[in-house]
Amino acid sequence: MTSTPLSRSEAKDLTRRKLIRAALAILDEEGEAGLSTVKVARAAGIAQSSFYVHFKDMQELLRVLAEEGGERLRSSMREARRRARESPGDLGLHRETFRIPLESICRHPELLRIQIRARHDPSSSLRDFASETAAAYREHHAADLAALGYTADNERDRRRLDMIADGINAATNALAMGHLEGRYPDLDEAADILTALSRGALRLLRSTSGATRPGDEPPARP
Amino acid sequence: MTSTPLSRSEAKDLTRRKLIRAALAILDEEGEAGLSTVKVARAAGIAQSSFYVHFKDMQELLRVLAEEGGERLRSSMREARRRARESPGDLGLHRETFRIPLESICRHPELLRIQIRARHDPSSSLRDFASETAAAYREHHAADLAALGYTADNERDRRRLDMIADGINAATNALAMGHLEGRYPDLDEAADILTALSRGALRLLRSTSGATRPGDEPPARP
DNA sequence: AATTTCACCGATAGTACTATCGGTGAAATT
DNA sequence: AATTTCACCGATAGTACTATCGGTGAAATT
Repeated sequence: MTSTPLSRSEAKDLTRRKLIRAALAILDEEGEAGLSTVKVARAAGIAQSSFYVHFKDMQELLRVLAEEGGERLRSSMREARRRARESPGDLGLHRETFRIPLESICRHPELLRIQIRARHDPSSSLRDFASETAAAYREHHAADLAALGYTADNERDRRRLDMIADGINAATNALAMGHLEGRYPDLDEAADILTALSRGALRLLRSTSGATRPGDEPPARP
Repeated sequence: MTSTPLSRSEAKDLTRRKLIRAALAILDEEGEAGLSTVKVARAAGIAQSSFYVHFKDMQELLRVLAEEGGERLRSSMREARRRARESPGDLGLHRETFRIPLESICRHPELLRIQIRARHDPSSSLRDFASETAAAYREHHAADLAALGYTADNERDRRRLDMIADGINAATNALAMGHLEGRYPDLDEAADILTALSRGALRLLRSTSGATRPGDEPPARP
C-alpha cells in the first residue's frame, strides 16, 4: 500500500463521501427508519458527534442524498434519450424506448426503491424528491409519446396521455423490480410486454382522438 | 345521550377496536415511523401502559392490522369477482374487470398506501402482508385473463402472463392513486385506459403464443 | 355479602438516539 | 518558528419511546 498524503480539505471531502455512501447503503438495506447518526457515522468510521461537522442534521444529509440521486437519475435519462434517438428503425425505437428505462432502473435500483418508498411515506423527508422524480419520469414518457406522433389538443386527451404515461411508468417500475427479484430474467421480454401494453393504449388514442366518447374500436387514424 | 351499560369484556373489546382504528389512522397519516405505543394509546384514550393489556407489543398490533386488512381486501376482491361475473356482455365484462379493482382500491385507499409502502420498506413488519397481498392481486388478475381465454402452456407464456398481470396491476394502483389525488376524476376513463393497455398485451399473446420469437404482429389466432 | 378477577392507571427503569461542548493534535497560515 | 484553524474525539444533557410493576376500583364470581 502506498501512503497517500491528503490535504485537510481532501480528507474532509473523503469522509463526507463516506458518510453519503454509508447513508445510501443503510437507506437501501434498512429503510429510512433504520437511519441514525450513530449508524451512519460508525459505518463511515468516525465518531457520532463528528457527523455534525459535515451535516447540520440527518435532514440535511437526506436533502443532499436526494439532490445527488436526482442528478444521477436525470443524467441517466438524458443518456437514455440520446441512445434511443440513435436507435435504427421505427420498431427499434419503440422497443428501445422501453428497454432503456428498464436498464436505467436496474443500474441504480436503490434509487427507485428509495423513491417509491418516499413517494408513499407521509413521514419521509424525501417526499419532494420522490414527487419531482415521478413527474420527471412522466414528462420523459410524454416526450416519448410526442416523438411517436401523439399530441393532445384537448383536456380529455391530455388527461389520457397523462394516465397512459403514469400507467406505463408504474408497469415499467414493476417489471424492473421483478427483474431485480429474479422473476423476469430477460429484460428484452419485459420491454416487449411494455411495448405491447403501450401499443394498446396508442391504438385507443388513435381511434378516439378528439371524438366525444369511445365506442369499441373504429379503425380510423386522425 | 343514553347511557350504555357495557360488560367488562365488551368494554375491553371496544378499547381494542379503538386501538386498532387509531393505529390504522396514524399509519396512514404518518407512516410506520410515526407509530408508537404513546401515540396509539393516547389516540385511543387510554394510558400508554394499558396498551400492553391488549397487545404484547407494537409488532403484534401490526400483525393483527395486517390480518384484518388482508381479510378486508380479500372480501373486496371476492365481491369484485362476483359483480364482474354478473356483468352483461363481453366488452362490459372486460371493462368491469378493470373498473371494479379501481373502486375497491378507492374504497380503502389507506390499505393500498400502507401495502405499497410496506412492500418496499425492508424495515417494515408488514412486508409479509404486502407480499401476500401483491401475490393475491396477481392471481386475481391471472384468473381474469384465464376467464378471457388466455392460458399458458409453456414457461415463456407463463412468464408473460405474470408480467402482464404485474404490469396491469401496477398501472391499476397508479391510476387509483392518481384518482385519489384528484388528477383523474373519472374512474371510467381510467378503466378505459387499463382496458386499452391490456388489449395490447393480449394482442401480443394471441399473435405469438407458442411461437419461438415475436416478429411484429402476425394476425393469427391460436 | 364476601371474594376474586382484571382493565386500567401512574411511576419508573432501561434503551436508543440527537445535538452540544470543551479538548486535542496535525495541517495550514503567518 | 509561532500561531491559528479545524476535523475529529469523548462526554454528556436532553428527548422520545418501550415495557414492567404495584396499586385501584368496579365488574364478575362465589
